[in-house]
Amino acid sequence: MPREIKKSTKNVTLKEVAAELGVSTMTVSRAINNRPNVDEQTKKKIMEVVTRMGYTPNLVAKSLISSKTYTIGVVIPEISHSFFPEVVKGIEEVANSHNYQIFLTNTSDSFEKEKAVIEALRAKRVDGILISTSLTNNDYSFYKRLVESGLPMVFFDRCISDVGISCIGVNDKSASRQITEHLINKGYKRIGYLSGPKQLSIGKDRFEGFMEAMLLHNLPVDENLIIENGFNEKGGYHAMNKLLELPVSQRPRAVVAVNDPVAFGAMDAIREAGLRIPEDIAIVGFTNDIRASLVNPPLTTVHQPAFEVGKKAASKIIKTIEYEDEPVENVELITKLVIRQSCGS
Amino acid sequence: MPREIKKSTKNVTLKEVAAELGVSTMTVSRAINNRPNVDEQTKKKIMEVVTRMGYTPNLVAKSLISSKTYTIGVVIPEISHSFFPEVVKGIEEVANSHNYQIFLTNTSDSFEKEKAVIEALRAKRVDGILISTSLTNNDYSFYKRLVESGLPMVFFDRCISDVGISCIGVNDKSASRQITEHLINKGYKRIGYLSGPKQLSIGKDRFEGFMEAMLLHNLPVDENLIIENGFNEKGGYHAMNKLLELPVSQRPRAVVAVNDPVAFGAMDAIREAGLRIPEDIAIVGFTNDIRASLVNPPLTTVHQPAFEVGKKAASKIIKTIEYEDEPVENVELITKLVIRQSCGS
DNA sequence: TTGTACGCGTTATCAA
DNA sequence: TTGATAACGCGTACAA
Repeated sequence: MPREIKKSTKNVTLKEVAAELGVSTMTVSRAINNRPNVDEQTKKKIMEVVTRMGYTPNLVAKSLISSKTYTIGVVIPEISHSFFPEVVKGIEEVANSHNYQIFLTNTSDSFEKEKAVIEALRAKRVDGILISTSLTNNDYSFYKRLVESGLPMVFFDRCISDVGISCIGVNDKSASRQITEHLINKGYKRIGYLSGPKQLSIGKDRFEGFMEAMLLHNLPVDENLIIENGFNEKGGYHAMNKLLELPVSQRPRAVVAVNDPVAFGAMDAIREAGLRIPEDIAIVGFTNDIRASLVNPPLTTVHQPAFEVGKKAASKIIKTIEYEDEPVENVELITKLVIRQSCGS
Repeated sequence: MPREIKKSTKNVTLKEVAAELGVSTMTVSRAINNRPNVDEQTKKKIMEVVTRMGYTPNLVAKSLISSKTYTIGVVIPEISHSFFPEVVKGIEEVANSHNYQIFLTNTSDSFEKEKAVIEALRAKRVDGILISTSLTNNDYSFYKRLVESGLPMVFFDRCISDVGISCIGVNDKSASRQITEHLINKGYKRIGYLSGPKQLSIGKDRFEGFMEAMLLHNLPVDENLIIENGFNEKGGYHAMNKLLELPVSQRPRAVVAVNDPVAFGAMDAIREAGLRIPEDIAIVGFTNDIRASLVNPPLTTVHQPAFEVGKKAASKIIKTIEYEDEPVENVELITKLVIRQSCGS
């Protein structure tokens, strides 16, 4: 026996309220929206019936007229990385205070899913989209077409440069240089780098900061010590194991990881190899993940103001939605070095 | 000078595509929706123009007709607690695979905000709402009225009983009894309980599990050792400090916390009092937060299948939306005891 | 196979 | 101050 398909929940409409009172829908509409030109008496009566019948305006119908949905799409690679929930919290807070709702989507680092959800969000006529992208090749055509379509977009954290979309991030390059210099100042010379995809802002900028520090201190950079993999624990684990496969004399004595999850994965690999942190290999990360202060040894890292990134991203997309002349810009929020024990302090 | 207000992004409509080809909108509509009765030749031409003009169907208009938005509201108390992102991931995965999008809202444990966002979601005509509630009094009128309105709702994790709404959770009571018994079996007799609000399922059930264990083993329950506070670190910190204010002879030798964040806060309080865990006071939690294995000492706790809770919650709300006869039910997913060192193992 | 008329719930516009 | 009408973009139901 087939199940009974549900008729959708019946909502009270303006027409029904109007019929109840014997007035026109326009009068009810005006009363509800506090327009000036409606008699106080009738308005009072209308409002009574409105509450009695439990009328709620149908925003879908409004959106159809105004082509505005007060809705923002948020595209995130991995919601369970502690950085992102904090960002989402910031986004939600600002969006909510401007009467926007957010559609949250998780792409699991898949650019294919990213494209699919963006199409879905577009079909739902979101007013704008906030994206932390998972694109890892050089084919920007998808975003170029979107930009041309006029859809307001803002990248945050994982941005693509030069496609005409604002980016809300942090001072990745200088912070990465700083934390690398911290290792150098401690006397480390042979330093490896566990990179993420370099097509993305954070992949590129953090790597450049690392290189800059090495160059600045006249340290040679061995290409074999630069391993590129994903932005997560697994990526860090595999990348580190590649370094550990090198002959002992060629191994790095310290490692800079593109972010904390990668550092955690690398720490696992180091421990599994029977080596000590930081005595045998020192390591630093980037993010200040909630676990960074708890792992053993506590991880030296760069604190990113995730909540602020979220707030800034939300306010930027809202301005981009609402104002024609809002400029495309890159915003760098300021990070803070957090020295713990993994670097040999 | 005032800023230029943006005219909303112009989207291509069926009518425009039709005009371009000199056919009717219906023909285009049929072609796009793969209806059988349209000539292969014209269909081919239409699809070309559709892609060339970048047409995307307007789901807002569709929703107005069908009164179905393929949208689910998700109401969460605190997105930065590691349990919730994992749940959200599960929700998003299932929702997405059924072509639903999710509106994420964070209430910061405020029932006032909870009411406000639910009204907003209703106005946006979501098909249903998933809620982990922050209600902490006995006034269920808000939800009773919502149920009467026919809006599909499903609670998860933090549920309210007896209002006719399904609840997706875990075997809170038996798991709480089990972990309490684990302490009892280790020889602890004077055991305290750090509770959350008992109006909510997890507050009530976990407390009852604790009581059941004590009763079962003929252990006296000292009311002074049961402290109620919030579900977060701060709540645990304050609650534990209340216990520590007791004369040494009356202090508990072990403490059961309603969840891991509360346990973390309590551990801070214990350490600040100069006491050792578990030597002076043992402690156990509930959740298996991402930090549980990393804190010092590692926290004995109950593992909740957060991702599964999310998947189940999403599939339940979708069924509730789609089928008239979907029953109201309480689903208990199975947890697992995770023994670590905080309980004196 | 293709086209026309109407309605979903609301608001802008113009008329009364 | 009020009301009638059209329109937003689409699909159903019917007619051609």
